[in-house]
Amino acid sequence: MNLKQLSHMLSLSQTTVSRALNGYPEVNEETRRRVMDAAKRHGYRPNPSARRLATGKTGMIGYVLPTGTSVDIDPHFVEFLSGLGDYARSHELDLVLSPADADDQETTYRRIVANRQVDAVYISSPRPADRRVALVNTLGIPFIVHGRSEGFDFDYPFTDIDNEGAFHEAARLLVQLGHRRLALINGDDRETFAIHRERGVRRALAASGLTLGERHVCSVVMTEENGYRATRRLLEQSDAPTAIACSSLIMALGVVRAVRDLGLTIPGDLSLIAHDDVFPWLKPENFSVPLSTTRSSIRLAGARVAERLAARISGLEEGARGEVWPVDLVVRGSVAGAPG
Amino acid sequence: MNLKQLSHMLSLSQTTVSRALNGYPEVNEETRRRVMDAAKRHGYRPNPSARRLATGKTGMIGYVLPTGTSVDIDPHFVEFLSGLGDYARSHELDLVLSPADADDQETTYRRIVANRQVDAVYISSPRPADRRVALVNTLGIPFIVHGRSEGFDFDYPFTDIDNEGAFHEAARLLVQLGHRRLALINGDDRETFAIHRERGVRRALAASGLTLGERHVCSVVMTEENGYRATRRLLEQSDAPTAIACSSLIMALGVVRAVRDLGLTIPGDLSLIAHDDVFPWLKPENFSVPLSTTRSSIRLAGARVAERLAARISGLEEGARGEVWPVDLVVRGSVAGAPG
DNA sequence: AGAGTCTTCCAAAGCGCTTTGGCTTTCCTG
DNA sequence: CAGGAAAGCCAAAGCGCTTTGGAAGACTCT
Repeated sequence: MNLKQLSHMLSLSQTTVSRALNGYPEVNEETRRRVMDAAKRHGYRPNPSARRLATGKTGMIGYVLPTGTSVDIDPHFVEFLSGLGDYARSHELDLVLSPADADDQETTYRRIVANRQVDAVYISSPRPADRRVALVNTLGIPFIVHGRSEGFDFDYPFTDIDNEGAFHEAARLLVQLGHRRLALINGDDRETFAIHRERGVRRALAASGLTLGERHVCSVVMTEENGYRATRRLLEQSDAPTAIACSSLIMALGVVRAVRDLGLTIPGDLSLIAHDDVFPWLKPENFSVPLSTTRSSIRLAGARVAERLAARISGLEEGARGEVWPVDLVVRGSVAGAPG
Repeated sequence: MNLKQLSHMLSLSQTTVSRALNGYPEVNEETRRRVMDAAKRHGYRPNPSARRLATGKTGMIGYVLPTGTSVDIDPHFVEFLSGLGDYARSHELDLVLSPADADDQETTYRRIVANRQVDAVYISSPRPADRRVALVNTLGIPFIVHGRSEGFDFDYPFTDIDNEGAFHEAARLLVQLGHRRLALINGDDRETFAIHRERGVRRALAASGLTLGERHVCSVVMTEENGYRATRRLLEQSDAPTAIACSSLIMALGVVRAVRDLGLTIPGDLSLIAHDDVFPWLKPENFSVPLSTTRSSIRLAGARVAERLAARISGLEEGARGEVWPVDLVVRGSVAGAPG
């Protein structure tokens, strides 16, 4: 059942039927009702391909997915996706993932924009002066950055959490508890979030005349194994830290294992605070010693990004407003006063 | 730059240019070269929307993503996606995720098929007599099931691992080691994979005249917390098992924690074998006691599904061939002879 | 040389929708 | 009641590609 058939059936022109269906004003309400009725009754659904060709709108939002045999998709992604999908569903938006060589995403961005394959895109895990941000900005497609990039001469719309503030708070608490040697087990420090977190820790330390030693900060891919290794390395050096801030719950698993392997205890020998993105399958309160965390639901962020994308597509949102969400510090059993 | 302009520029008809570009035989090789050349030089790229409208082909594969505020996407999904994306990239295929109410996916399947939004779909986490499988089968869109459904009067193409065989092997090993009371901490037993795993365990036990007690099998959503709870329940009952087979590494984290909380040890008091889908961020060899596993890369499965989908789209694959991959049993420190 | 067969190309008809520009009709105003 | 505005509808022109049904010319064969 297509427009032609439907309009013929109603003895109306395609124009009128199309307008009636799309809510244009120049059609009699009585007629509109008739049309709507018939459309529903015959289960008419406009062919999206045709509509796309005519309007250029696709009803899809895009994401360029970095891939490669040695490229792992971050497990956070799936939670973000949950939120995104949940919102998208209620607005009849689909999400198209365009896999790209991790080292050449630019080509793919250009392609999906040139081809008008999506109405908007989002960018995640941005780095300072991220080329992708600059690119989509010049390409002129609506977009939202999840996270932040820095060092551009233009503004852009983003949704981020206050990573610096969160880790500042966490470090401040540890310092207040008497810790003098803090360590940071961070994610990839080429990404902005990691930079911000380190900045937060440094700022808190500086406020008390302390510093974050060169050897007290690790930047690694966020796996359990890397958490373990980093912790071993940290705790086996001469000026071992008495407290650790850790960028992910997954790495925290490794931290806990390492501490145990070394015959130490949390929080007796080491205080630990980790960032919790709120996974349904791994909760900080369920660690053998309940974990203190800086907490921010990445799923909510996904929903928010979808919401903003939808708003930008429909022209409800404009400009380059960036929003930064505060992060909760949740204190549990894994922190205590510095030993000794 | 569109076809019209390009053909005008070459003083050829659109027909000829189109054919030259798409490799049709009825065009002079000399002409083809000229066309190809000009296309490349001017960066001509056919408009996919237009092509879609004309051919019906989209170059996309679809997945209906169950969502809802209380619906969590399985973390396995992201690994599967890695593999899928990796293959898709090399074949210029995009993946479209259509979020759907978890309780009504049918509408969405119908929509994406009716709208010709994708060339093929895949289905994951199937249940016995899964309605989605029956649906896409009748809708006539190419598809592959990742996993298996059962109880249909038709065949369908799937890629699955030998869950039954894997857990049969695991249980057999445990029995050989003298264990008499096994327990199974399984995933949602409405899904086929869980049913097969249970079947495998039962078969192994039966071969030695043993059975899997009612209270020795748990079916839960695969989270760390549920692994913990299940283990506590199992180990605190009178006829506590001496060995556990566990359906996921994430739950195994909870198992290990519960065992520790109870002051017991692995493998001294309890042997443990878990299924490992091969996450880059959590490895069985890195558990405090290296974990024995049944091992099968879900990422490889993703790549394979993508490959088969591509083959079906292009007509290279037909029929309803199902394939079942063997699963490796990897023995590590977490298993030992039964205590006592 | 005439008939038949390829080869190579083209004009035009879709695909199904939106949108422009215009044409009636109706309804007010003064 | 003439004149103008507003309402309601339509025909047709795109959007950019593929594909059908020829047609013209070159080539082969008898």
